Amino acid sequence: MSLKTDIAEAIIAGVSAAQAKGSLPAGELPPIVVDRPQSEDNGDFATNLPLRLARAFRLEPFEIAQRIAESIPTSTFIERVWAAKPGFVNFALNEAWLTGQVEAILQAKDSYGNSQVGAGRKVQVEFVSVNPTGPIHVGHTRGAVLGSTLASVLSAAGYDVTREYYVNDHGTQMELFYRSVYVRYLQAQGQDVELPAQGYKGDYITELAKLIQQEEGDRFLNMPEDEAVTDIGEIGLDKMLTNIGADLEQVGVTFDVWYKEHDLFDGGRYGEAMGLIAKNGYVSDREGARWFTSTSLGEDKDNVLVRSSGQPTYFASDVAYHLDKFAYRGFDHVIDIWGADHQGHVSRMKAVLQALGIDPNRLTVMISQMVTLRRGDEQLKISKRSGDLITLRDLVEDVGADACRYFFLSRSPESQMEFDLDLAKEQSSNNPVYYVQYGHARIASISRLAAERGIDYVDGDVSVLKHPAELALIRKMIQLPGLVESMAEDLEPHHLARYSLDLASAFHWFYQQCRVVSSEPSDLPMTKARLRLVDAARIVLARSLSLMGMAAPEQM
RNA sequence: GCGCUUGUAGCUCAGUGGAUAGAGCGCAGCCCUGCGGAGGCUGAGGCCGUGGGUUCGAGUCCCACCAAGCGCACCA
Repeated sequence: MSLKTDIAEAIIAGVSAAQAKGSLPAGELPPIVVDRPQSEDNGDFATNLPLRLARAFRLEPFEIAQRIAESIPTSTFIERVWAAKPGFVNFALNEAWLTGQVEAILQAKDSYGNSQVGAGRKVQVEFVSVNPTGPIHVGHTRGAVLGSTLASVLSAAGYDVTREYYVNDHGTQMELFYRSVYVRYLQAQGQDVELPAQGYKGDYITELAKLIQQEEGDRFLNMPEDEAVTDIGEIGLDKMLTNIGADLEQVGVTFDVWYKEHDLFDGGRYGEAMGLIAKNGYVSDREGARWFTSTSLGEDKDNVLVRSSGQPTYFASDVAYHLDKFAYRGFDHVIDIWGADHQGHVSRMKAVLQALGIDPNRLTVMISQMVTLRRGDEQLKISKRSGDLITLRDLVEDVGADACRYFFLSRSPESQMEFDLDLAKEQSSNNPVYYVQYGHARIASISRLAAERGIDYVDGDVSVLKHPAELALIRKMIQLPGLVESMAEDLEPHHLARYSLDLASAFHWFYQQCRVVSSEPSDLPMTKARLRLVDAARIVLARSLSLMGMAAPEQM
């Protein structure tokens, strides 16, 4: 499957062989850990197994390492096995095998890096899910980039992925939104009316109302107020969702499903969920309201499902929504990506699953931490209801979609981050984003030159590639499949940012060291081989960029 | 007060319990008579928040403390 697995198998075989001939004592092995040494002096892979066996075997770790190393035969892909200092066994890859990987990559094309570890299991990634009462701002954008990249990675790893946006189109905030649009509409008609106290004050509501007035005229003035509020509100909601979708598309984020909260009620899911949670004994009625008795599951407090007014809370919808995900739509695993302001709800959601009889381990809630904005020395805070907000749209206009995605992806989601808009702009020619993309443009440029000169290199023989820079580039390229697997396993797509930087760096170094297209006739075999290498590098770099949702430009 | 997250180079941040802690930016130097210099190479710069503990081994795991962010509604 992966190289590490192959090496782990070789290690197990080596230990067994050593045990069989009596150079190592019998005994169970711990799980084999194969990792990549940071110094290349220590080979391509290493295991710490001897250190872990020292106690059980009552031998010096280095002694064990030597005995294991001498029992592992070289193979088509392992060039050399040796014992090292405290108690490692190191492995160096066979160079002929390495250069052969260039052909493997060329053959795999765009599917290089794909894996089957997901085995087609159904996974849902639900992300963004911003209330459609306002535009997407910078904090949401972080979650959007994280979610879309994670979905791409999971898909590459062989999962059956559904990308979903949950639309809160129900409840008190929605009513406030409806009424706010209605009031702005009346104002646009010249009427002197006030926004409700908690109404949405943003300019976008005013503009929305004006647009509705232009498209629909004054027809809402002649109907009962309740009806007018509902009709205008629905039109407004629709326009908001359209805008949200368009904004997200600007940064390369799309969804398979836009799931409306309203449908939970219309489709009966809400009733079924409430029935099930009550049947399982986690509901009590008191103080005129209906409560989820989460304290019996170890939570700090109980939570209201149905208010004394008879209105369900958003939390009740969430219960129904998650029942729907697991019980009706059959997701093996669900990943919810929430903002930091919702992290207090994670354990409560897990408790809900327990109450519904669903294994809580099937849900992973990822928290995307706060983003603070800075313009030079000025700290900016984002408040949704104030007029002053930095939206996704502003951000993309400022720094561009690719820089925006890369910037978010180069940090792990659980650490708070600072986004300096000035810096992101200033740096633009000298930014890691451009460094990576320039690598791709350079490759494209080499290909253009080869085409101009009419060089046909389908028969290039990659076995002539021996230069350290060539081999270093190949070593970096073949890390992608393992990276995809580990990112899918750990749900950590942000490693792509560093990987793509390292890959680009390996390419730039190769480019500096090795002339690709040579005019000397005697260099033709090397030219052909390097052109094949360059094509393969392009495949891997383009794939890395595409997983990150970034463009792979032909020229810049 | 309780809970979650975060404290690593001047700045922004990586770092699957292992072998000399990394990158980008910034700073100081160097490299083009051939494929795009948006490039390559070298250097300075670190009690990994503090103190304990577990381990053969801790930036990484556990505990306490300090600091920052976010939560702790019959709002979402």
